Amino acid sequence: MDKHYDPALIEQKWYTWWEQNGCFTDSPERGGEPYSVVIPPPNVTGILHMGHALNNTIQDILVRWRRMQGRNTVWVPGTDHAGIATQNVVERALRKEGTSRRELGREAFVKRVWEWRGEYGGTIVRQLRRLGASCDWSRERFTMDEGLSAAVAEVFCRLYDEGLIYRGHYIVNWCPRCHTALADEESEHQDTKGHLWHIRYPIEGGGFVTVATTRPETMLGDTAVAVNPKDERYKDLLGRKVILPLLNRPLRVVADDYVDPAFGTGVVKITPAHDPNDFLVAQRHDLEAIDVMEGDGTMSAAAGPYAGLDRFACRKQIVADLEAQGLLEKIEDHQHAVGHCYRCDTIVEPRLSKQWFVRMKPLAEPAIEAVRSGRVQFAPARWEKVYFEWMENIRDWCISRQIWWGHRIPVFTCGACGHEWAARRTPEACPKCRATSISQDEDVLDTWFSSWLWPFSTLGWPEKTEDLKFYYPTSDLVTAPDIIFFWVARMIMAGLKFMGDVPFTRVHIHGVVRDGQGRKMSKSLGNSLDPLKIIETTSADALRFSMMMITALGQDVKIDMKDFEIGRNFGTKLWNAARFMNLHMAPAPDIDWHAAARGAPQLDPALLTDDDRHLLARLDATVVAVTDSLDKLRFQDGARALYDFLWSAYCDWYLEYAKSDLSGDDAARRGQVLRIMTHLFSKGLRLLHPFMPFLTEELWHAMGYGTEEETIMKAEWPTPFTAEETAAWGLSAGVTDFVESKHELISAGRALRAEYGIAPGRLVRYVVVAQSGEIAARLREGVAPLAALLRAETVEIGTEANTRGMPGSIVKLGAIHLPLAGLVDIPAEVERVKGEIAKSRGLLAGVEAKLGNEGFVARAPANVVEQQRTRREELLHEIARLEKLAGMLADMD
RNA sequence: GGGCGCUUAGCUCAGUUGGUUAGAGCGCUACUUUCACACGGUAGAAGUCACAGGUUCGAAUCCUGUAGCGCCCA
Repeated sequence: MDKHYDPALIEQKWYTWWEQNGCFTDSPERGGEPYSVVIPPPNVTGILHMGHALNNTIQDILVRWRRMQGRNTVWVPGTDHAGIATQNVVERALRKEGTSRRELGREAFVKRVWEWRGEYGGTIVRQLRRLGASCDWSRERFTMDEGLSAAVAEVFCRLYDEGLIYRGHYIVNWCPRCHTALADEESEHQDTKGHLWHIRYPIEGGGFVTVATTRPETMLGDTAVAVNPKDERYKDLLGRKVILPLLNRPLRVVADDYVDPAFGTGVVKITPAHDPNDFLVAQRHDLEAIDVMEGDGTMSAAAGPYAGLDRFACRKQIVADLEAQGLLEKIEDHQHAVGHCYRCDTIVEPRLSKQWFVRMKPLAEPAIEAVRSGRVQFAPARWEKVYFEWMENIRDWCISRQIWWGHRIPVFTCGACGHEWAARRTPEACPKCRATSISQDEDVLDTWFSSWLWPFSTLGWPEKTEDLKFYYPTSDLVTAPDIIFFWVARMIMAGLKFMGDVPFTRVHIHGVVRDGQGRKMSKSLGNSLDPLKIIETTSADALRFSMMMITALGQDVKIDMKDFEIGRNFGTKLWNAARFMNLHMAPAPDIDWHAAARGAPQLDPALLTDDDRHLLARLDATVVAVTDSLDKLRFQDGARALYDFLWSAYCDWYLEYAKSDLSGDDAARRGQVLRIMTHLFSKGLRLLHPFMPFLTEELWHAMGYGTEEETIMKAEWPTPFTAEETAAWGLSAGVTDFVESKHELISAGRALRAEYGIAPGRLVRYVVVAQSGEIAARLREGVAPLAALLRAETVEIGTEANTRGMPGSIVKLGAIHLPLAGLVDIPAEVERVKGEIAKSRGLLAGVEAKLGNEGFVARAPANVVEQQRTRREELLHEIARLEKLAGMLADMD
């Protein structure tokens, strides 16, 4: 093995090998218990960011784990066509070339987008490979490919024929830059500093009323003013007319409960074509709607003298004109939520327009029920509230977009008879009158209209495929909270509607990745970390492991470049541990490491030491902990359990302990230790594989655990020892406690060295006074490694010793002393021991307070009370010994 | 305005149903290049668990309220 681990080469090597050897795929024919996951399809224009890295690491961990458990596992990857975003990207390119999509025409433009997609669209998919994602690339799908387009058409036609899709004239969120309608969810509200302009509208016959507005330019489309019917101030205004300033149009005064008398002046202008609430008021009062704006955000002919001005220039002009006419009463600062386009951040304009909608209520009801009944579970469960909140107040979904890149709405109109219908394939003639002059709707569908079908369309629906039968419903969905409405909720609705079953049984909502200051990572802030760069500077394994170490279930995560050292250092540590093992295994060619790494370890109980047993017990606990943590999506717990076990328990303690046996001349012991290490490391690598796939694969082979044709990906997921094994080897809580106490003794001994400034390399003599003869005997059994760990020349172990003048420490097993004749600073040492006595007495006081409390003794569980009693005994012993120690030191003077 | 989350060591965060001496990583201090590893080792310093009440024999943990920060929805 090389002295240094070179992740760049090795990660590349293994990914290629896995992919070429079909390690990522499975098939229904193999049968068994399925485990399927569909990737949240990244935007085809996208590049990998930290959110993707987190999201896909989690999915990959789950998938690799289930695969090792033998589940029939498939992770379906793919991308979505991101209608608006992709069209924007290509339009930008066209602009640079001095042309535009209008100039090109629809067909050529769409062709151009496909070309673009072919050239750049694969970026994120390649980047997922760098991360180590074990997606089944043979099943990769794209929302615009043939099968998924068929699914979209099928769904549209069914909903259309059932009357669940309708076309209507409503206020929608309009992006003047993208030149299309958006769904409500696609308009992101941001708190914005604006103004409230108070404008005087003259009353016919004298006087005026003041209305307040945040968008003065829309007044050009006013067709009424409204007051609350209960508002006494304006009782006599009802039935009269007011005059719209600037355009001098007479307006009705209507009474409507919608008006909040407390807001502004209690009189509001009604602009039915440019405000959703006003639109509803207009419907109730039969008011005309005047659209004063064009799709690009400039004022239309209906705006009269303002026609042609941009909406914000118009606002300025109107304010100036009102001021000039003395109709502007005042301007107040006003903070309000303003919708912004989620694709380009332009301020969204509420605008009256004719769009296609999906009637959501009938779809939402069963989807609410599915979550309420637990058929779909959210983790963490609190997200269910968010889901219910949205679903119970669901509004119809605007699905038409005035762009060209996407699934064109399959609605046709006959030029001859005017018949309108939806069709799965482009029809040749009108089904009613057989005329051939038919036209198709110009709009395309919202991208989410294809994404909501993803869990079954990717598996072949509407065809009845084997994949669909076997892998649907999928198992886990892993995603971020920001698309619960956009995607998760809609998938549940679509799954129930078209498959008759939920699309997945568990939804894991993970946290949002933030920068060191807690800000969401974003391009505009420039605070994003580039996962590829992290992979290049550390490794994909380091990226993955580090993220899992710092990400708690469902909690947002602040990430700093420095955090990735956790994983890098851990990888290096393991690499070196492996090198160390290899160094000692090479001289033992008689052992078959390939076999030793599998199945039950062949151990001779007679040769097992306490430290061996302790390590095996820790291993078993780790197997349970890691498996349990993956099952509960507690990846951080799993990563920590592995880190702690492999680094602290194995490298820091056991490997150091084993050195004396490995370099000793007891061949039987050496073989035993090597078998234990092999068993442990092989299990450790397998447990770690989902987190660090590359390093574990490399070590799996470097250690000889896998042959050339084998991969750790298909190695068996570790299971705990059997009861027989545990009994035969004598694994017990008692052994674990003893070894942990021994570690405490060793640490205390080392601390004494440090205290007295003894050079780490210098061999010294220790005197241990054990609590009992049994402990003394047990310690003596392992005196050689004990001495090595203490860097001692000798360790004298007994139950009695003359430790006069020897500084020492009291621990559970007894006392450890460092004989330092003449070197000891007695007063300082007495002070130190006194400090320890004070500390112990403080603890004892706490314990005695509890035991002295009748309520505690009477009501606390027996084992808790017992625990405290034991603790009291321990502390009393400890204090007695410490006092003796202090006394002996004092005697020196 | 409604909802959710967070507040624990200098920093970033764990702490699952209340019960050992509240932990980890980074950073810091001292020592250490000892034959796997300085991306390492050993030892150490460091916390009134945001605040105020309450429940309980017992609260970082449960309840109520307050403050600050963040997110979502209207």
